[in-house]
Amino acid sequence: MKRNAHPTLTEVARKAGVGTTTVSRVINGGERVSPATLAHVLSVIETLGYMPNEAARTLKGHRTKTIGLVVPSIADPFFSSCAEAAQAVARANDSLLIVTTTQNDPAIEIESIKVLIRHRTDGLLIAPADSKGSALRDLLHRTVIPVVTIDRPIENSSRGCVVADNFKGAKAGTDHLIEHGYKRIACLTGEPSLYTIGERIKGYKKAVEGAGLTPILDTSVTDYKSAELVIRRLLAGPNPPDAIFALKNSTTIHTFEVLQKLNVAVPQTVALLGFDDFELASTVRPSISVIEQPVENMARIAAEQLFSQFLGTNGATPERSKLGEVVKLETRLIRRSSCGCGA
Amino acid sequence: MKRNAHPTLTEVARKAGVGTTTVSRVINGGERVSPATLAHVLSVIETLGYMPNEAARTLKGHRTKTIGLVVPSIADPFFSSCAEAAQAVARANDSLLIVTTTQNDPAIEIESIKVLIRHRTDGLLIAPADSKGSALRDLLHRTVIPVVTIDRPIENSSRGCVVADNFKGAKAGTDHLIEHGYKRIACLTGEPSLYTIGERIKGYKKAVEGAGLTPILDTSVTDYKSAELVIRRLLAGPNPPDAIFALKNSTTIHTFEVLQKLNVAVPQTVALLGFDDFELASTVRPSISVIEQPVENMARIAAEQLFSQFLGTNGATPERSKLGEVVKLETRLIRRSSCGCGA
DNA sequence: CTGTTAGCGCTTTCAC
DNA sequence: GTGAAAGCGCTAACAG
Repeated sequence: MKRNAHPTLTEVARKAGVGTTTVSRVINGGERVSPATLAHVLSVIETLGYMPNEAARTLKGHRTKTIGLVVPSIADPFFSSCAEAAQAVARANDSLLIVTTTQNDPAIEIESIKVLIRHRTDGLLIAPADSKGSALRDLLHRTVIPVVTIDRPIENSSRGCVVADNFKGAKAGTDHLIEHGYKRIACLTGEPSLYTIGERIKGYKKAVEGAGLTPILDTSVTDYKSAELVIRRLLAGPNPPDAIFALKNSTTIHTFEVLQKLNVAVPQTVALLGFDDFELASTVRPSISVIEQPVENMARIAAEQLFSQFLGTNGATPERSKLGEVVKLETRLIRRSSCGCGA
Repeated sequence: MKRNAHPTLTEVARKAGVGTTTVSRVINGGERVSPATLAHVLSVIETLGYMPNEAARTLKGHRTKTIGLVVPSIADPFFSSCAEAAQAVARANDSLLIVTTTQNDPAIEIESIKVLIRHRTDGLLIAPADSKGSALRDLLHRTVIPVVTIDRPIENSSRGCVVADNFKGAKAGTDHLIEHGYKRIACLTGEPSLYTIGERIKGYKKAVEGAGLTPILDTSVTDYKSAELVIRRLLAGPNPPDAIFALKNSTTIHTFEVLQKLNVAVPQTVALLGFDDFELASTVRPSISVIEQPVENMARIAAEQLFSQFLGTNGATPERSKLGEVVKLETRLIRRSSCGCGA
């Protein structure tokens, strides 16, 4: 009657004429089982197509062997790279990766995390939609599940966190533009409320002001249309920019397209520098210089830190030491043509 | 002593001074519970921060509310779009998406699927690394878990499957090039053993031969280097191509880069058409014409078909009717500049 | 080496 | 309305 379901350990035991303990031992490495019984049980398992039910094992207090990844979008190359890296680390630790997306909506984020907690994932990797909101902080504060934040921190949280040094990267990028001799460096972006963007804006301002120049900042670029609007206005103004620093991927691309459409020579008339590298940055003409982020490393390190929180480093000390560790990774300037570099 | 773990339903019951049944009812909608008790239990749940353990629920024979996605890579835009769509459908069905990658390695694929089965995912969405191998077919044949295949079918399998009409798309693309008047249309690609590539090659050949032209096929393009090698050879030959049809994304990009590097005018000297759209195809100069695949639709339809296999369409008839349904989705030619079209 | 026996946290009859 | 009790599939003492 239940031929239509998964065979159970008990069924295997009965059919093999042994106790459940023996079968359990067999599927857990076969220690302390006589070669004969082992072989026999193994064959029964084979014919029955038996596969242990992880959910049942979990119930005995063990880990679920799953970790959750909570990101704004998985279609975004940045986060899909994170996912790939996290998945690799998960697999290396005999675990599965569950992915949920939030579209940067704090409410969806909270809901997603709650579901993940109900499923008792062993840990959580989160790119918080809102670094400041208290709802997320409180929720995480109340759970015993290890959490490591990626790309963005959570304010006043004691959780581990791995981010890029956005400030330093943006500062270095702007400095590079300044070294090229540009005097009116505009900074374009959208989503200024995101932690990453905020840091980059600070870096940009720091550099520009440090050089005695005037910041020209517009945070309203969300799509091609708004990019065109802003750039047209800037170009038609009394003091048109001679360089543009785009703080996020989509803005870089839209800016490039607008400049191309308006027949503005890059970098001769207006130079361009983007934050975050992207696939065809070196293929388009001119090739686009960018500040590159260590995406894979970020996710890998975060995932490893996560696992180290519930795995004794060597099975020995179940160290929970790394609880609040914050890691800031270096970015790198990739000099291509759009900033004025020869390459 | 166990303050360090998740509170359990029993703890809630004890603290609320009610039976476990009542608490169970509360967390399942609160039917058949007096308003007073309901409110009280709810408050206890709140203070304790109780969250039901899904693993335990699963054990009572219910669904795990998870589905698995098995793809070659999640960093690949094609599959990350699939993942995004699948995740959306999963969420709409109150489920979680577990992602595993195979790098197109059949052995890893088998292992991944086994792990997923052990976790008793309610269903599996698979882009098979090997459409022909019997190991995968046999494994799936033996499991009771619903499976729907995406992008690639499994030969002789009775499982559902959602793919793009690769043959028709490639045929249409080649026909378009032929209509432009090109006579020596080369077809470049890598991974000819993949189902999708095979179909596209057939479509290309069908069109070329139908027009009385000679197929010029090279399936050795795996990276920039090999692309340059092949294209240089082709161009230096006695009968250089006047058009190139690239059967996969990376090949299209590499071909474009090589042509650019060799200063070959596109489309004047050599026209270019790619299979599968990509983000900057319309941004590069010339913009690249492509055969577009309905990626999101593919994953969405596959996921929906999957859920329909273990959900009564309306909770009524638990229809298992759609078991072997094969869906072939139309592709679309996007005319940009590289093929010779004005746009 | 091997089997018996409790549960893990939850749902679910079946009575009260 | 509410609760006692029997498992779901598995692991982990404890005996043999």
